[in-house]
Parts: sequence; C-alpha cells; structure tokens
Amino acid sequence: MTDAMPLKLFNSLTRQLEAFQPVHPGEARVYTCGPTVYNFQHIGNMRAYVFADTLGRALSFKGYQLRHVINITDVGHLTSDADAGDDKMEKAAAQQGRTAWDIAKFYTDAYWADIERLNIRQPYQWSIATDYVPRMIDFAKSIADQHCYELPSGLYFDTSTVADYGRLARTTTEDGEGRIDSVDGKRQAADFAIWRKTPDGETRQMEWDSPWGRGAPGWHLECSVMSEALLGLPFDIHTGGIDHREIHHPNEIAQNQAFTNCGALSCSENSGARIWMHNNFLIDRGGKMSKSTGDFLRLQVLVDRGFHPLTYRLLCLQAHYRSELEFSFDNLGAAATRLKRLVMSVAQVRGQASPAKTVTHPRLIELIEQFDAAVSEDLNTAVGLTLLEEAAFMKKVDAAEKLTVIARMDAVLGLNLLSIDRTDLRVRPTNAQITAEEIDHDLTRRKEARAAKDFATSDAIRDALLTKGVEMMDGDPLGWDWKISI
RNA sequence: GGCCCGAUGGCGGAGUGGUGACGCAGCGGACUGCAAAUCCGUGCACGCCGGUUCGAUUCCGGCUCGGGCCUCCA
Repeated sequence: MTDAMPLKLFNSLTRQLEAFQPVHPGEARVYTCGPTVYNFQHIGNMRAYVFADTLGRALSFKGYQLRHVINITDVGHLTSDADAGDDKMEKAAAQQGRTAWDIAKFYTDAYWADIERLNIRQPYQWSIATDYVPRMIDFAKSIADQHCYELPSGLYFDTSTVADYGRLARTTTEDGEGRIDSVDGKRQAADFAIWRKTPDGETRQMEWDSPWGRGAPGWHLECSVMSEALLGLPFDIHTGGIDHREIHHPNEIAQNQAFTNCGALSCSENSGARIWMHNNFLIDRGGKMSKSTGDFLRLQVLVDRGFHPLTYRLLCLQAHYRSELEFSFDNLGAAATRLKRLVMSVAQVRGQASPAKTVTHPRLIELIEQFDAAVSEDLNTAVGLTLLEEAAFMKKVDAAEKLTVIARMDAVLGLNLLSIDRTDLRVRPTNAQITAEEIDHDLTRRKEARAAKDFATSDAIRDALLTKGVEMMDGDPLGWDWKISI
C-alpha cells in the first residue's frame, strides 16, 4: 500500500489528529467495546458499531489487514458504577424469570441480527467475556501485588500506583464530590473493583472461584484482558462510545499500564492502544434513548415503522462520528428519500454493466481521490457520501467505470449498493392495514380503469389506498410504495 | 456544585482566515388525464458583543442559549 494519503484519526488521548502508524506493519488491530447483553441495543448504541465498522472499512480501504475484535459483555457490568450492587445480567434474569445465561444468549443473538441488518461486517472475532474468566484471574494475579488491595467486597485497583491516571478523561482525579456510594476502605474514590466477591450467604448464577474468593470479574478488567489476549499490547486502536472516555477506558488504561509494567512511560505506548477513538451520541429530544424509560428506540422499531435498516446507517453516515447527531423520524425520513434515490440510480447502472477494471474518466478518478482524502481526514463520511452521490448521478459516463467507483466507495460506506434494490426498501409497516397482494390487486384494477379512461374509478382507488398509507406512482416501475407518514 | 462540548438556511449536517458542501423539505419546470414518483432548475444560514487581522462564520475573550458527563448508558 502506498501511503500517499496518510490516514489521520482523532486520538482522544492527545485530543488531536494523528497519522495512523500501525504497531505491526501493514496490519491494523482494533478493539471495540461491545454491548452488555442484558437488554436490546437501542439505536444510540448501534451508532457506535456503525462507527467502528466504518473505521474498519476505512482501514481496509487504505490497504491494512484488519484484525477487529468486538466484545460481548455477558457478566460483570453492574447496574451502577458503584463498586457493589446488582449485576445487570443477574438483575435482568431475575426480572424475566430466566437464567442469566439465557438472557445473555437471547440478547446477543438480537444484537447480532441488528449488526447484520446494518451491513456491519463480521469482525475477526467476537470475544465473549465469560470465555475469558480464567485469563482475567491470571491477569489480576499478575498485577495484584503491586497495584491492588483487597477489601471484604473484593479486589480493588489502586489508581495511585500508575502514572497519569485519568488523563484520557482530562478530569481532576482528586476525590471531588464523591457522589458514588463509597466502599469503606477504598484508598481513592477513583479506585475500582477488579474482582467482586459474592457476598456471604449469597449465590450468583455467574460466579467463579478466585484467589480473592468466589465471585465475578469487574467490568473494566474484561476489556483489558480480551484485548490483550486477542490483539496483544499495545495494539492500534480502541473504540467505544464517548461515555467510556470518562471511566471505563481510563480504568482499562490503568490496568494495561500495570500489566505491562510501564506505568511511567509516555501516553501512547503504555495505554494499551495507541489511539483511543470515541463516537459521539445520537440525541433524541423525545428521550427515548434511555433504556431505563422502558420504551426505547431500537432498530426493530424503525423497521416496524417502514424504514429499511440501512436508512439508519445512512443517517449515521451523514454526520461526523465525533458530532452529536439529532435523531428524529423526520430526519430518518429524509435519509430514506436520499437512500431511495441513490439506490435507484445505482441499480440502473448495475443493469447496464459490470465493474470495469480501470477507471479512465478524469472526473471519476478525481472523485476517488477526493473520497480517499475525505475518508483519510478522520473518516469524513458526510463528504464521502456526497462524492459517492456525484459519481452515481453523473451523466454520459461509461457505466462500467462508474460502477467501479461506486463499488470502491461503498466498500467504505457500507450501504450495500451493489446488491440492494428499490424493492428491498419497501418495508411493510407493522400497522399497515392492507397486504401487498391486495395492493397489487388494486393496482391492476386501477390500470384497467385508466386504460378505459374511467378516471373517476382510478382516482377513487388511489384515494382509498392513500388512506391506508399506500401511494400509487404511475411513472415508477415499482408502481406503489408504503407512504411513510409519521 | 465540578468538568467538558456545542451554537451554520424550515429541518439535518459538512467545511473554511478572503465566492458558506450536501441531503430532505419548499419553490419553478418537464412528465402525467390530474396527481404521485422520477428528472432538470432554484431561493434561504455562519447566536450576540468586543478583540486580533488588510479581511473572521472560521482565531481569542465575554455573554446568552443548548447539550453531555460527574449516577447506567454507545
């Protein structure tokens, strides 16, 4: 690969753009903090995975051999960030009358289904936290003497034993207000549990024996261990939602520093990953992004309302991953229209040719270069998308060359333009009062009426369908579509 | 209370020290029996007050407003 156009990424650790320099030449090793599978993922959660996928695709586009790991947290994540309390998994299990293991499997499967619907590529490996518990214990043992201390409730990490604790978060680490319910005996408010002992007299569904008693690993420990096990320290890029920048990732970094025994080295070398990247939040003014409200927005809700999942992906791509993004069904509707027009245009080109081997058209060559530049500048998908559209909408250009360019760009954007069709976008809303067969029947009747110039009848059929959320489109090959009305 | 971020047209959202992308909506046109869909064309914006500068939307300070985190969150 020639790095004429170096890939620049924003490193949360240094808060600036840095040229990507792989730890292992030609390779890119990426770890993404995945979901805690105690519930469905909401669309805000999914933005993180669309982002991580886009990053991975960009790295592939730039010629790097990608080794991407996404974890599944199926144990150890508490219902609060206190050091004691309910485990999310156990709590969900108790509420739903199922085992914690069943809960984990159910929501992992649901998550994976969403991953597929969003055309997120399969990573090199999904790492399941409970598969790594022995390794977590080994990791904890190796740092216990120098960096940890034991209390009745578990093994705690002493954050004063590593240099620059909390530098990622850019927070003052002094105990501050101490709003977290403090555990007696903690040396610093910021100290966190590495191993949580099961309280005396209790039994958990998910617990293991350890040198510190029977219990479960702390959430932060899991990511350090799995990333080290599968990618080695240091690896290239660690991603996650921006919320992890404050607590989870600083704690991970502290553990990594302790584990690699380089507590005093420079930031980039001892944090475990060279680059830490965080996607910003998807904002919903309606407040449906919080799982605690019960009725939260997940991908299926969008589909139920007649939106193809990739509409959501396009919505994410329209904004920079580091910007907050406003979610609303109006915005989603705008993205749906944009996607539809793009898909129609590409499908037309697809019908005319197969991708050419080489591109000779000057503007197409330039578009590829501009696309490369946009992606290389901290993943500017918003601009990349407009370049893809320009290519797709160009007139009087060899279809084969055009398709080649579209394919190359879509490999990064992941809108599946080489195989998706206009009909795929016609998603039946769950509240539809009419079947596709009935609509086709009416469509035929209407055509007959129009042929006979019986416009009173044809208009009546059209109006009737419209009241059921279906619009007729005489000049469109598809003939009819669900009208997405909010 | 502490820490941090943002403010771009009707909505969303890029970007920039010197003609402010793009999408959706709107408007005009083509097409249509009329519409819709589609295609073509097009109007509209850099929160306020100072400062730096030949010149600021872009840099600095203040203000106002909004948001996030410090409690679980991607």
